[in-house]
Amino acid sequence: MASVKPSVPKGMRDFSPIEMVKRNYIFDTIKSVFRKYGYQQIETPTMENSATLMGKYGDEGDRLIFRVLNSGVYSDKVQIRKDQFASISANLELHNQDTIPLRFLKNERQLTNELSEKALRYDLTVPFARYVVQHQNEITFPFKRFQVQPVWRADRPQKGRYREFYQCDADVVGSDSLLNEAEFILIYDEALSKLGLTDFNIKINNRKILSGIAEIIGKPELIVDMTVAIDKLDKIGLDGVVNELLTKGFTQQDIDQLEPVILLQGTNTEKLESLKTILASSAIGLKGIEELETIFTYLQSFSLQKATVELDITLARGLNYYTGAIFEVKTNEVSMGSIGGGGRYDDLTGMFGLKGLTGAGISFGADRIYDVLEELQLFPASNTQTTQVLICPFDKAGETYALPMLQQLRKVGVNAELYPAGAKIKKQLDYANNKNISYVVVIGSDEMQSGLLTFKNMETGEQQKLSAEAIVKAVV
RNA sequence: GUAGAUGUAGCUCAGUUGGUUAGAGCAUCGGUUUGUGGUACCGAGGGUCGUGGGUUCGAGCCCCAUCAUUUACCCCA
Repeated sequence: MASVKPSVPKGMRDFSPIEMVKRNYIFDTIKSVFRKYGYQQIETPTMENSATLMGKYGDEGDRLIFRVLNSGVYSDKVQIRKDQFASISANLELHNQDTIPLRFLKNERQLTNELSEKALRYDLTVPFARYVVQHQNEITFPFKRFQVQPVWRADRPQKGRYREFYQCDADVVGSDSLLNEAEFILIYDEALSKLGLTDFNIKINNRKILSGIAEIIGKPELIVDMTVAIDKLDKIGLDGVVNELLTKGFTQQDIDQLEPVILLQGTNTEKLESLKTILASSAIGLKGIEELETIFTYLQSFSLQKATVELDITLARGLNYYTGAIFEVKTNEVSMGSIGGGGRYDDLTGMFGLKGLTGAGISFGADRIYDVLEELQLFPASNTQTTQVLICPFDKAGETYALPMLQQLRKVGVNAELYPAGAKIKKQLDYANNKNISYVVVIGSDEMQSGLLTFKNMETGEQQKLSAEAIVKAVV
């Protein structure tokens, strides 16, 4: 067989042992906090039926979904049955035939749907909504679940952006209590503090406030354009935002009204007080303010470790299914996009036919958190995930001699391995060194005769002669 | 979808106005030492210079095309 140049698909990555230790550290930390707050883990399949995903993320999102080709052979000879093409090819003069070639299907989207009935998971939220509806009779509400799995997007890769990446989601459905929102802030604070971050902002806003603002300036239909524009404030500045708003159909008068709102300063309480005046005539806006006040009231009963909670009116977030609170987390220690986000979405399960269920959730961007911890050198120097003891025999006899000890070490919970006989000690120590193994036990003829084995600390280089039992005790 | 950058050894990269046999560091393997690594010294293997065409007596270098990777914009995590 011809050799193939080894490579992985664009935007996807291998993770080597050292990276996996660090990644697992992040995942384990986040998972343990999720569990502490009562969230239970589920997993959903890598693929969903296309119909489950399509149309849930907007037109742009649909294009970024990886489609999976049905099994089978495709060429011009492949035929589509008449009952499958009847609705889409009425204009073709092929009615007298039972089948037509695929290439006669002009509409690319419909062709794709004929060829592909499955797609890779685009996020964890929509599959979760599907899960909730499908399993509604087994679930006790409120249902709090977390999920840590990769998702795929056929996007153009760039820094901090991949085609395959992990999301760590925690969502609750069937509870409209704002305590959930308050607890999400506690979860962010606890998990990120535990990971060693010391300076980060949890930004919070409420979709209803944004709706209220759009209502006040009389352009409720332009709320999406408005939020997309003001979300960029810290990126492109006030002038940039104003220019974008003008191109989207806002008048200078609208902007004069909008400007003081997006430039609001002061404490969270002060901002809320100002908003109450501004949004006085908007019922939905006032509702959003009330929700935020409730969340802040809950938070007064808790103490935060490192996080700063900041009300940010310009926070919008792209997903248009959010209906209440919106969150976004940013670190102030390094330059990086958001490392987490979430919010409340009423009627998430409605698209699958289950009405009246409200949900709220958050997500951690594990891949970005990895980059942040790496840059700040916050990964602990732990080697509990590697081998702790390597047994180095000189020959076959030493190997046989070592086997009971090898099992004993594992029995007491020590990660242990034996270097297969036949290699020089130099090579064996090299192996231990590269693998960052703490201790080695050298077994040669002297050792077997005396029963005292050479026990070497790889960090300090010290070595001593000890019995097998003493070594086992020493490393536990 | 728009714009730029980069493709030379397993990895990171040198490579002069175009001129003999394309280099270094790291990594790997072997040896100095038939019982000691991280940290000495010596040596070896490993390259169709992304691919295809063109210019030239001669191309890693110049020109065109193509593919791949990557960065920014848009949008997103």
